Amino acid sequence: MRPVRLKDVARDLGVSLMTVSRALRNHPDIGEQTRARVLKRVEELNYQPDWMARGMVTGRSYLVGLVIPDLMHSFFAEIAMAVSAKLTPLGYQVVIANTEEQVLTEERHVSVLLGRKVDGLIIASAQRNARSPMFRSIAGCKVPLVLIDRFVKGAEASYAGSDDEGIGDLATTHLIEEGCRRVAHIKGPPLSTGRGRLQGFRLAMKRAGLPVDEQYVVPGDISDTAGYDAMRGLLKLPKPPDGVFCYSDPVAAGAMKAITEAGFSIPGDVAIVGAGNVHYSDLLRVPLSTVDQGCSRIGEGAADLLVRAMEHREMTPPELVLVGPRLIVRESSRRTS
Amino acid sequence: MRPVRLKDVARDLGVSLMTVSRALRNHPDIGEQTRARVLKRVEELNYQPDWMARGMVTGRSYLVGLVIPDLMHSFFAEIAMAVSAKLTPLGYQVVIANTEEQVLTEERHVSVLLGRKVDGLIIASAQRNARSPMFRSIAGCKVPLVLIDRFVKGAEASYAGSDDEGIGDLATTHLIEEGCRRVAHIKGPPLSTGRGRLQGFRLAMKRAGLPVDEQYVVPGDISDTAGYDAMRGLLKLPKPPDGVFCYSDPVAAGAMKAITEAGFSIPGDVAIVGAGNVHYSDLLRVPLSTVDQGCSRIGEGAADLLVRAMEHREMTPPELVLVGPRLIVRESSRRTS
DNA sequence: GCGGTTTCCGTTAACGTTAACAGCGTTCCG
DNA sequence: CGGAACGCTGTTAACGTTAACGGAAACCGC
Repeated sequence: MRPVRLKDVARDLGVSLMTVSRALRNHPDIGEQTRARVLKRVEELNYQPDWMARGMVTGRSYLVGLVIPDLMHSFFAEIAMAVSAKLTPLGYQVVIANTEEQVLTEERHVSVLLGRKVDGLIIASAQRNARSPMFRSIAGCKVPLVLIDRFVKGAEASYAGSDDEGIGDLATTHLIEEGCRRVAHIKGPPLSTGRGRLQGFRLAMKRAGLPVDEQYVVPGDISDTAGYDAMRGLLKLPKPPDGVFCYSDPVAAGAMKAITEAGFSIPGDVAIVGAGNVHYSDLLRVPLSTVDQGCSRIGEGAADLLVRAMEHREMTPPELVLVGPRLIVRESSRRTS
Repeated sequence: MRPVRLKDVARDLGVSLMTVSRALRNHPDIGEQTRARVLKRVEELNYQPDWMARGMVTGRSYLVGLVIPDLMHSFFAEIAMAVSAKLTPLGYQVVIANTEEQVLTEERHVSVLLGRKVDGLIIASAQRNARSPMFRSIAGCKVPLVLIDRFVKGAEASYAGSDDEGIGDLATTHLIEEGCRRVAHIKGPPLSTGRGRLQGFRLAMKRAGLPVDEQYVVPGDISDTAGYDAMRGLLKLPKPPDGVFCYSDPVAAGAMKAITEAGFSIPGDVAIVGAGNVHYSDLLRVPLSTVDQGCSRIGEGAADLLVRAMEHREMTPPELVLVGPRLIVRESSRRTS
């Protein structure tokens, strides 16, 4: 019992294969009753069009590649869900590729996706250079590209992400308003997100007229262990900070662990604000204040941008979607009541 | 600048298209120097084989469908990562489909995946009946199928999952050993996982000679809100339980929230054990004791089973992988010190 | 030097679908 | 009533790749 093909349905109905093909795709050339007859039989035989064959001749695969560093981060998982939810009803399917933040893995994945003739690509790239062979071959294949989360300057691509500078500003200003004077920042990776949040931090400090002690601006990363280590370093300083803006919620969670272990209180001794609003933030030991990035809106925005680019066969100019940050105050930073 | 095809490479080298095709696939008919020449030029031209065309003639897509209810649950996200990690090096690509626990969505996704001629399918199904049209059409297409997490009795499929009865037993026995006498259980969904854990709970209680008060066995679900609601109900009882085994960690997190809000202490008044060891469990207000299911081993096991079935073109008999549970004791259940 | 093997490489015909064009009755209009 | 216009259906040739077969050299043993 092989899968049913167009030919089978056609023979079964005594019509030509093209009639069936057209009826299925609502081609206007097909009479109303013929179409009805075909659709009925197709349903009965449980015919499924072969997307590979269809793709060969139309040049469209209805496949979209989503390349992200880490599915375990709820941030990317949420984006993935939002993208899928938007694209699936339009007939696209999403291939998710995990790069584990490795440039090489990313390149390999993209290369295979291009071989699969994906109709579009959404990438949260670990790369910082738009002149890399990866971006060149994407441009060469003329595959629409949308960058998310991390912006890559110079790439021929649309972008959907959060307003990172706004995030840093919002979080830092909040800490200052809560009375913190020695505000520290645990930095993220040296991508656009990390740099933007750092810049927002500096901006807020400057606006408040507070000096930025460079001792308080320490490298972290994306994981809770990085936050833990960075915080331990900060606590060893002669005058530990009384407020910390962390690059992300996992980093903040790690930092809070370090603070609690060292015997300090949150937010009494040190107030903490993270970013990302991961779904478990308010279940933590001390519910974590955070800046919501609107992940799902980023995902939806990226999907929209991509769809628009895919529908137009011709090159569309790059567009931008910046999702505004939203402060969520919980216990970890509430000092005034 | 269209993408490079075999024909282009062949013309460029002055050989036939088949020579290139064979050289690329290490066909023994190709001479050593010819192969080298071809490979070199292929690299230079950045040729990528067209998987659709290749798939048409070989009948293999090197696509694998992974159908799961919810990517946001770290359990499934971890499985997805483990599956990808195993399958990608073998040349497969994974299409992830989110069903949101909806049977209809699941069926639609599977139908499209079959149309894409996936080489294999891994499904954590929301369905309970192996006689549903979905399972029939999968069997009809002779696509190898591996079920994960939830077992569906009667389906022609391999299975990789956790030993749910063992999980329930382990967690409950632990609570009893910690001195709990009125042990409650917040149930999961009525799938194999929920039923298995319930059965393990009963088994452990019986072995300890404790009566199971049916008031203490309450319906929950998979989310933290369900756990919250269920726990509030339990606390209203004249004699609230002094230990609760929750179907999953999110449920447990919700339950702990309810307990804390009601002014009780954990584990003093009520001890809690969850299941799943989601990655934020030890960052919660009270670090959560849990039973680790070994998600990644489940994912790896599923991938292995699937690969074995896909390599053999003929039907292979269904196989089973049961990952043993592992108790992780944290603060939420540590009463004796 | 002649059958027979081996070693390489090319030719042809698929795979299932769709685009482009061709056909063939009807109807409509002058 | 001739021809154009229309409405529907069929025919042919692709799309890029591989399987199966075909064939020409080179090599070998006797």
